[in-house]
Amino acid sequence: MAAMTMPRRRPGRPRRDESRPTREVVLAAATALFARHGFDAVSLREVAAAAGVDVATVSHHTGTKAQLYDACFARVFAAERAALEAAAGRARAALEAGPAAARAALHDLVDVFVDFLEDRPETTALWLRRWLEPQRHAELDQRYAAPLYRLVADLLDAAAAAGALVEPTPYVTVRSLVWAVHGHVVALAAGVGSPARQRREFRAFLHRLLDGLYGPAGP
Amino acid sequence: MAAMTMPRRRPGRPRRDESRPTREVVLAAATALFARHGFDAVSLREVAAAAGVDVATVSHHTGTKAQLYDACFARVFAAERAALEAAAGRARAALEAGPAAARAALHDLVDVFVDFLEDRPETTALWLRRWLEPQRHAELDQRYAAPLYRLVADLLDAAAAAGALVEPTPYVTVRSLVWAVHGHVVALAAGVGSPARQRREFRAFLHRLLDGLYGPAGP
DNA sequence: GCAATTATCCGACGAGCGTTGGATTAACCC
DNA sequence: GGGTTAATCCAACGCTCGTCGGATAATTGC
Repeated sequence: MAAMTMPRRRPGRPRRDESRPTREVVLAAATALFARHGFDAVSLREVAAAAGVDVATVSHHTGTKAQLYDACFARVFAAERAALEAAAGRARAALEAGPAAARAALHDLVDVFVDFLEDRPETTALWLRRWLEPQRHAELDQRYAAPLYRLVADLLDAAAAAGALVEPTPYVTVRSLVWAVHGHVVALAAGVGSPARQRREFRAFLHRLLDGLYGPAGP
Repeated sequence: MAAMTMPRRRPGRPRRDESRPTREVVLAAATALFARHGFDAVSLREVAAAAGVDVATVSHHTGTKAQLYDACFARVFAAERAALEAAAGRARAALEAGPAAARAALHDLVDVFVDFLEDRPETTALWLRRWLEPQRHAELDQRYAAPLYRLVADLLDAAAAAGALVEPTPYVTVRSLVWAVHGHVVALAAGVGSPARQRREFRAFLHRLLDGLYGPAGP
């Protein structure tokens, strides 16, 4: 080997929890608190207490409070983007098999996305707060959320081009889907209703909406 | 007349603005700020500045900050409830004229509600915040929001009983409508998209959803 | 052993917060 | 006029906030 890039310990005082980087522990605690209570309602001292460290340690690892908030979003959206891109890739591939397969692919994408939301309540709550306070999240939107929207819009464009949708221009379709997902995200974040029942009904709602966009049933 | 209950001036120092009660001015300013930025992000001094009075004057008229927040909700929901009850009353009356008239009545209710939301952005924003932070608004929900939900649920129950809907039990219907309205409220509060276009598309979305719930087209 | 480096925490600063007591002003009633 | 009542503001209280300088501890490299 040319150079030894082995992961050797660097000098300095060891971390409290050697199994996880302190920055990761802090980000996880901060994300949970921000998602539940919002930016202004959470103090850095609360974050520090939840992470089991001092306030100065939080600042040491994440800078100012605003930078900590940004870091939480970056961490959440990275996971979300990866999962969505994988699901959209599968749907787009199935799209080329004709309108009937396209219908099944879109319905499958719906299920995948619902599952993803169900498994990550913090993501949904943070997403909702982004929707609620656009001024604070304007820059974050440009960096993290915009690519996700483009992903869904492109996919539905492709579905329309493949003749899988009734709408000639899927603009209304996109908005309808976004609204529906939006409402579900809000309901999830608010913890309304029994999760199992809510998931079942949301699926039914989305599939019904998709059915309304298809032409008459195929052969 | 038995007693003179004429609206005579009471003693005391006169108000700054004799045309409007100071409490009303304060509540209007506070509602706008709370709707835009949320409870924690708004200080009483900001409310006072927006209302053109001193901080102590705000406290004098509305008590603590939490009580001020409650008063803003009471004021907003009172107007909302009145408008919705009137619209629902008209829809319920039309419901007795048979399924065809019921379909038109529900579509009309949709239009009335969309108009109402469009005209009151503060109401929509406050409503959204209630959805977002259920812990803070638990008591407010019981007092103000629950009757409105019951109103819509009862109306759709009646529509199902009149044979205007395909669904035997309109539970999914209610949830779908709530979700759709929900998403629209969020979009309104976030100021996404051009208002005219947004309104047109939201109407189209709701009507499409309602159409999906009807049986085959009548005579 | 000794320096270098890094993580962590203590303590304090200035600012802003919600809230309250009391002074002031201006109307009413007699 | 004097007394009462109500509306408004000023000033200050205790508290919490975000932030930062610097001390301490623990590890690596010499």
